[in-house]
Amino acid sequence: MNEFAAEPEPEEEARPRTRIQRRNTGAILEAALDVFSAQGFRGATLDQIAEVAGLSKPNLLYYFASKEAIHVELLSGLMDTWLDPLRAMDPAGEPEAEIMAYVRRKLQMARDYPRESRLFANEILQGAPRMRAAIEGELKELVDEKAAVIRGWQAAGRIAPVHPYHLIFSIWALTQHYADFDMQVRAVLGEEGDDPFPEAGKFLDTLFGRLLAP
Amino acid sequence: MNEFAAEPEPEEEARPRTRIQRRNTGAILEAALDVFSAQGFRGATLDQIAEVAGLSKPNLLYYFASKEAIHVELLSGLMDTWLDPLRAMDPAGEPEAEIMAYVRRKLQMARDYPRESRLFANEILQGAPRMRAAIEGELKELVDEKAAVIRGWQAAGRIAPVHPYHLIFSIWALTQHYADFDMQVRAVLGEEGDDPFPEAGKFLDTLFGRLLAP
DNA sequence: GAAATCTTTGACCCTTTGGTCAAGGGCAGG
DNA sequence: CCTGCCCTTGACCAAAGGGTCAAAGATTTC
Repeated sequence: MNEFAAEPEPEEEARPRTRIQRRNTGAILEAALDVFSAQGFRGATLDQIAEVAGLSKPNLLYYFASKEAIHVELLSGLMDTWLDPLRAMDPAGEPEAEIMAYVRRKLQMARDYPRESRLFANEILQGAPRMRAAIEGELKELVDEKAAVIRGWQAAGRIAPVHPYHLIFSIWALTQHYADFDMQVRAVLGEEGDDPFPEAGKFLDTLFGRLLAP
Repeated sequence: MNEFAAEPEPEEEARPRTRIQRRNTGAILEAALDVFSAQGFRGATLDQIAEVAGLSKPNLLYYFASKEAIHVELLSGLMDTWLDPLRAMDPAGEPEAEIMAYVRRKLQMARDYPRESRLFANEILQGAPRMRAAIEGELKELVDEKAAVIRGWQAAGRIAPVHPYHLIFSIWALTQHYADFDMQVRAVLGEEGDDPFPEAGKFLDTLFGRLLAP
């Protein structure tokens, strides 16, 4: 009852303490990622998430205040992971190699974390009702910064002078496409489509190699 | 009551006959496109659609058997429009010009029909529960056919020998990105982002120009 | 090993939502 | 101007789904 005594004014929400808490919040987030990424926010139900997590619905709500809280938690945890590959682009590196490495990391992520990609895609498609702030803040700032780096490289004549923002968009579009539209890609490729990523990698190497050559 | 007399065995579903039917089914599909593309299938409600269409909910259901029926109708109506730009690619034309024209038509569609693009994206993201057949049939066949055309052009040394399927995927990814991820594109571009399409067009011209040069 | 605390859940509640229906309004053809 | 068919809707319904709660079960702490 005495919430002041019980909660010694932690910053934000304190992360799980006990073993069991860590395990269960983990299982919930994992299950929620499965379900949200496949069904979208409104399409997902707490019962589904609970079942995948192996918990009862009231038990879910013991760990998270609401369906939305789970979603927000996933999304905010995602943003950092999502931006890391771009952060890693080194202004001091060799321009073409840096950008190509970024493309490869992004494609790697589409292959290894398709659920995260789809979660993100769902959110943006619906107009980012729960991520606006992060998109307009964190994400935009990082892109601004890296676009400036690219402009520098272009001014020095080290890569072709293409629009830096659209260059970044094209990297996002081309790599995430293989996660978000996976179903379509596999259907169109037919039997050859059991693993589209090796070919996709080669294709993107060629594409960006030719695009960036000064 | 006597449905045999009332329905003289029409092929499939007969299209609207009366003026008022045409107007109302039109308004419903238009409203549904708005709502489904913005909220996804499960996110949309019949009440929302009804309100946007300016009709009562029971009235909607007088024209369509169910929520799903509206969705299916939209989707099946969409497929043709969606494939037309690719169909128009002429095997007898000049290869690079044909592909560039396809890119421009697709970008045009992303600009002019973003709702359709998002409806489609939503559907594929969820694994195409209502479009599998069309994707694996109609769409795949058309892509197979055009990929063969592209291979022909490449064998003749008229464009660069890049993987034809991934080339087509890249066109889809890069153009639809501007419709599906519109919110993100605008947020990142900031004030400059009120109309990203002119710059996008220039960028894609450069990109595919360089990619296809033999 | 018992008190204090943390976990778990069956039963329940209330709103939303897809869908029904019977009855009433309009409109066209005779 | 009336008969018959189309169109419209207020009132309902049942299921689904997010969320609550009190009480029972574990665990930890001392």
